[in-house]
Amino acid sequence: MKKLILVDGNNLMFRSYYATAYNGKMMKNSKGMPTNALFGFATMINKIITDENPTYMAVAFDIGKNFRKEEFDFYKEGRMTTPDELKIQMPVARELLDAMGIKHFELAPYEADDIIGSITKMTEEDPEFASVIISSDKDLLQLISYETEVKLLKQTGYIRYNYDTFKKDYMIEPINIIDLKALMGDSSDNIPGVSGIGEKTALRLLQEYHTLENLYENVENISGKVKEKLINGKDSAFMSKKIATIYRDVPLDITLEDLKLEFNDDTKLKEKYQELEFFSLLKNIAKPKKEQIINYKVLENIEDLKLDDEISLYLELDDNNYHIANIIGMSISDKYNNYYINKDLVIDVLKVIKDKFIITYDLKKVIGSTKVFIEKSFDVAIGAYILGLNAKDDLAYLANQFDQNIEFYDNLKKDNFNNVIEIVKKSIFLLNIKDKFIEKMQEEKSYDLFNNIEMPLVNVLADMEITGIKVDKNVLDEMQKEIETKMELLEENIYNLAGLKFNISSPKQLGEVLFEKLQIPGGKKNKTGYSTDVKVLEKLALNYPIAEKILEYRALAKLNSTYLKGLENYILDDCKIHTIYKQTLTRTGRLSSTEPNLQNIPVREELGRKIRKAFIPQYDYLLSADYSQIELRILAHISKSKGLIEAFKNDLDIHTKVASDIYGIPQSGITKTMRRTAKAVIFGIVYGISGFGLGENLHISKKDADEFIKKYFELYPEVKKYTVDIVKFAHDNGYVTTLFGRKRVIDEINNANFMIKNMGERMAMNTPIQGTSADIMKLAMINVYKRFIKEGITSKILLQVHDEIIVDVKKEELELVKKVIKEEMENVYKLDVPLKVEIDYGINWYEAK
DNA sequence: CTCTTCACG
DNA sequence: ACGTACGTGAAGAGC
Repeated sequence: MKKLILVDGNNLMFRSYYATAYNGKMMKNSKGMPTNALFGFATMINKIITDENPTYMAVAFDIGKNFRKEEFDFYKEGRMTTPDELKIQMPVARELLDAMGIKHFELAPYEADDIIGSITKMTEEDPEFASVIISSDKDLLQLISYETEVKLLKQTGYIRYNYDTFKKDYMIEPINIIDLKALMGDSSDNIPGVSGIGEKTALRLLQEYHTLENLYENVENISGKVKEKLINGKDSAFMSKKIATIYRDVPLDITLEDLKLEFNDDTKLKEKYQELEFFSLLKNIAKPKKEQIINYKVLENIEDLKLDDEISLYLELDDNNYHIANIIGMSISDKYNNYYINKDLVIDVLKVIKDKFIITYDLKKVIGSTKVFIEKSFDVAIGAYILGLNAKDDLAYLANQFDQNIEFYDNLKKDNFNNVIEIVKKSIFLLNIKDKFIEKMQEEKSYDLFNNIEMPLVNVLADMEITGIKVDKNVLDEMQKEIETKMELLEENIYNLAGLKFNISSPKQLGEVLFEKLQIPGGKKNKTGYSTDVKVLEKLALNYPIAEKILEYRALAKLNSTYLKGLENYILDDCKIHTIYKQTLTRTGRLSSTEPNLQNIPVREELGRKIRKAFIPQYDYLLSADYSQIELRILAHISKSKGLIEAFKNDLDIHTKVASDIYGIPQSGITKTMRRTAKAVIFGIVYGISGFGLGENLHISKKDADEFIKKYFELYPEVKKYTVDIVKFAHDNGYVTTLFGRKRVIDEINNANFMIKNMGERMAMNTPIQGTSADIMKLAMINVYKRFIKEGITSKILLQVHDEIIVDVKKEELELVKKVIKEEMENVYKLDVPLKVEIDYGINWYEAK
């Protein structure tokens, strides 16, 4: 028996869409394309294939005009129009099926039901075939026969009906589903049925009279209200029956053999998943059947290693955090050979080959885990980042975009001999991809950025990470004790004010206590309940002491969990914290810092700031050097704003200067509030201004905010021009670049959705500024690092916090270090405005400011 | 695993 | 009329 699976494609797409559409934010890929329905669709199709293991399959869709609607204009009337966000996913569902080798059909003026009905008619006529229909639409139950089953999808799970189980449940023939619909109607399709007759009555009638026709012939035998209703609704009933009847002679012009599943290679499907960013599905694509033959030697003695000057290397670790990970193994490839190096030999081999030109994937990981520095290298992960490709920690993601069959790390079974082959494949891939990447970067004019900034930065960052920053655990412990005592008091206090005990850290419980139990007005809903964020609580705090206490509690809880307890977990045996800088993550070119994040240590509030006392030097001082107003200086430079350039050249306080211009009074008369307002306006420009956003920020009306922006743009017309020009550029080209040629693709900018498009425009305005600032800082770090070596300075750069670096300084080097850093950072690149660096130092991070 | 909240530039 | 500032990471709650 040949099994044919028939899927109602529209039904699956709608279900998938509405299953997640209201559940918070819409699932989208990074380009802003909604993908929620497609994800559910793809998952379901995959599940169907695994569960049913069919040899034949077809998916039917609705398309264009449909004959029921032509004849009965009320049909499906009042239905919500398909949301745009679902509409645009519809064609992609077809593409997914093509990539999977599954046939699909659509033919106006017929609906998916009619197509499915017509195909099952064919299977009924062919003794070799049996079919299973998959949908949540009960209409399809009418197609059930000895040859045809229906898997009726429910909210969770499904009911599988064959002829016998259907009859047992409904006690009518499957075909009489039509008569059932004729009587009871269907509100979702706007089929009227007989007014006043529901499912129960309809079933009872049909169990006795079987068909609508027979029922009306015997209508006199029926008593009471039902009879009356039937007589009144007779026309409607017959019309409804007509609509509910699936048309089973759609001219499809196919044979059943055409529906055979094709098992082509996965290339197309991988591409599709990649484009949609369905990484979890990508991982689970069935393994390709044919394996290419990989030749390699397992290295026994280092002397046996014979290598070119240009090689590639892939190091596999058992944990993403390479400061604590164990080495699994390493592979090395050159033009002629591939070697696999067992974990015990890895470091010795690296020491032997470290002066060669080495192609890597995450060089910093190699250095971080082995402490062996490599000077000449090409890092494919960074290349992929510069090229805007999707490069994750696992090289398999990237390799599979280039038609490689490399198993995902998560899918590897531990202690499997084949894992060695997967590792060897990776170094082979790296060796082969390098020239392609160089070519692409040259085309995009980003090869200089790669060569002169990103690659040299790797060793600088690796050194910083390996060095690590020393932390005094006692300081953290002391603070923790102090804070926990305060928290206990606050807890008591809050419980008393609330009149009950609850989990203050639970936004859900807190919302219920404040807005329901205590009946405090001003409850604002978010997706899951009441919002209880700072903004809301601050407002409440004016009248309700409990809100103030909660704010205090929150602040302490945050400090305690994230910073006091949190940081302690990362202190290693050397009493230091070693962060990991992600160099290939942010969309603007900034670094990010993880495990732990040392770029968000508290500073704004005094209590939190005290945490910085725990960060201490290994030598004598911690020194902080930060670029003053770097983003605004870059804005002045790229907009060529005369006013801003002039202000920076004269070393004015930029916010006071702008405030003085906006308010039309001398700088001496500028109050704190005026300066704050000006500052917010200026930052608004950097972020991609909106009147609403600025108004929120300043707690003023959108109208007033708009007025400030207008005023600002009048005073600095070149800035206005910059925002207009860069947005236009992004619209025309689909990307923006930084001063150093870093490119960010912004697909959002041509999105049909107003909101997404606006976001794209703000990104277009912000990225050249934030990105250029990142470029400059990276270059400056490289130059400082080189200069330290040149001058024989042994003080160490430890941290980078976007516009600031933290350096561990020896007493005797202090003055030299200050001078060198200032020189290198300020002269790193010549802008139309000077770059200004402010330096401070102390016996801990707290004092270095 | 997602959501909310909050820490930083 | 839409619903908004840009870029990050971590913790706790609750499904």
